[in-house]
Amino acid sequence: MHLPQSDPPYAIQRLAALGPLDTAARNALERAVASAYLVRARSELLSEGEEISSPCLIVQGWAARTRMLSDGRRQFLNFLLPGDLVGLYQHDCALAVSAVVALTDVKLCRAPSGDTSPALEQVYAVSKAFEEAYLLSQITRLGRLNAHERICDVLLELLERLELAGQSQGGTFDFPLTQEMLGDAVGLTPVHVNRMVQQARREGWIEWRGRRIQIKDTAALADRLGRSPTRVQGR
Amino acid sequence: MHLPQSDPPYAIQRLAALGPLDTAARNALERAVASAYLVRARSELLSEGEEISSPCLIVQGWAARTRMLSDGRRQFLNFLLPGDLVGLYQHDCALAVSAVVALTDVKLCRAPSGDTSPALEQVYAVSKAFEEAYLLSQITRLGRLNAHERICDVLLELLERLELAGQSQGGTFDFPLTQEMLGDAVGLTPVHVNRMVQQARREGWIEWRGRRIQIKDTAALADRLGRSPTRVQGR
DNA sequence: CGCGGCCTTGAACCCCATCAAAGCTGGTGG
DNA sequence: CCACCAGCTTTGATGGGGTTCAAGGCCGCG
Repeated sequence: MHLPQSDPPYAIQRLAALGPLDTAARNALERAVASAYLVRARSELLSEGEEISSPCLIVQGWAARTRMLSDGRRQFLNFLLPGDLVGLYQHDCALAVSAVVALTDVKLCRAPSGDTSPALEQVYAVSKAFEEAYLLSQITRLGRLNAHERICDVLLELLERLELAGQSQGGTFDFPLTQEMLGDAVGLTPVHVNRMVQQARREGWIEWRGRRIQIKDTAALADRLGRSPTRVQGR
Repeated sequence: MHLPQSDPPYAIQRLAALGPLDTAARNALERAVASAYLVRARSELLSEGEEISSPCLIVQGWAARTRMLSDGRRQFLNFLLPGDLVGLYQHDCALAVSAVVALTDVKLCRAPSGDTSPALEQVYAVSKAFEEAYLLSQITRLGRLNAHERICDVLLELLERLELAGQSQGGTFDFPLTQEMLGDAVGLTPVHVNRMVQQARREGWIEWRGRRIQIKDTAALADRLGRSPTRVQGR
C-alpha cells in the first residue's frame, strides 16, 4: 500500500481557502509540508490525555478523532482531512481530549507557529471555527437524524470539505474508508450502513464503486436534508 | 417567576477554578457581573448565523446552544451554565455557528476582554477547551450510548460542571429543566426520557423530586459508565 | 376551584441491532 | 496468469430498544 503522489498540495490549498496567506505564511507552510513524514493506517497520531507538544498539519490521507468505550464501542468524533490541524490549543499544558487515529496512511508535518504571520494565525482560528461547526453538525446528526439522513448528510459534509481543498470535481470524490468506519462516524452498525448506502444508491442519490463516491444531485439532496453550507465568517 | 439571589457569584467561582485570576481579571469580572442584565426563559441569546459582537458571560441560569431542523426537530448541542462563555472566537467577523436559547431566566453580561490580563486570557482558553471536551462527550453519548446510559452520563457531566462552580453539595444540585429539554439534549423523546429516569430511580442511581437531583453513588455510576473526570490541562 | 404545563402510563409499531452466512474483490504468491 | 486468501460487502432472519399516539394524573398558580 503506497500513497498516490499529490504535487498539488491540497493541505495548503485548503488553508488558503480559509483566508489570504501572505508570503511568510506560504513559505513556512511549504517548508513544513516538504518535511512531512508518513504514518501508517491504524496507528495513533495522538492518544487521549497525552500532552500536546506542538500542533500538526494533515498533509495527505484521512484521520479521525476517536473515543473508545471500555467495552469496545468506538465513536469517531470527526474526520481529519488534508489541511486540517491536530492539537491546536491556546492554553498551556494542553492535554489531548481525544485520541486521533490514521484511517489511511497519512502524511503529517508540524504546523508552523501562528506567530509566523497574523494571516496564518487568522487562518488557524478560522480552521478551528470550522472544526467546531462540524462537531456541532455531528451532534445534530447523531441526535436527530435517522440512519438514511445521517449517511447522506455526512457525505455532503465531506464533499463540502473536500471541495474547499480542491479535492473533488462535480460531486465526485475519493473515499478511502470502509463502511464500518463510516458507521463509527455516524453511530450505526456496519450492516445498517450497508443497507442505507444501498437504499441511497437505489434512490439515485449516490454512486459508490470502489473508492469513488459521486453525489448525483448535491443541491437536491442538501435541500432534502435542510442542509446549508457551513459558514463561520461574515464579510 | 423570579431568580433566586446568588451573592456568591458562581460564574466567577467557576472561572477561578479554571486557573488563577489576578486582581485585574477579578476586578474586571466583578464589574462585568455587576452590570448583568436579565434575559427571559425561551428567548434567543444569539441566532445562528448572526455576527458576534462581543463574547458574553452567563452569570446565572441555564442556557443551551441549539440547532433546529426544518421539520421542527430540535437538538441541544450543549448546556451553558454560570461561568460559561458565549460567542468567544479568535477570528474576525465571526458568525455564530449555532443559536443560543435561555432555558431558564438568565442573567448575562459582556465578558471582559481577554486583553485585560494574560491570566484571564488563559482562563478563557481553558474554558474553550472544556467546552470542546464536552462537545466530544456529547458526540459519543449520542452515537454509542443507549438511552439509560445517556441520561446518567449527562447528569454526571452536569454534576461535574456544577461542582466546579460550587453549585452542588454531596451529589445534589438544582435542575431547572423539564424532561423534554433533557430529551432535546440527549436525543430522546420526552416519553422515553421519563421511562429511563424512572428506571434510574428504581435502580437507586438517582433521586429527583421537583427541581433537585441527587446522584446517590457518583463513583459507582461513573465507573459503570466508564466515565472519568474531564481534563484538558496537565501539571 | 379551575387551568395549563409537566409527568406518567399503556399499547402498537418501526427502525436499527444482532447473529449468521454467503458473495465479492483486490492483492499476493506460486 | 491463475489460485488463493483476507477483508470488505451483501443478504436474510429475528429480536429489542425507542418512537409514536393517546389518555390520564399530578402539581403549582391564578
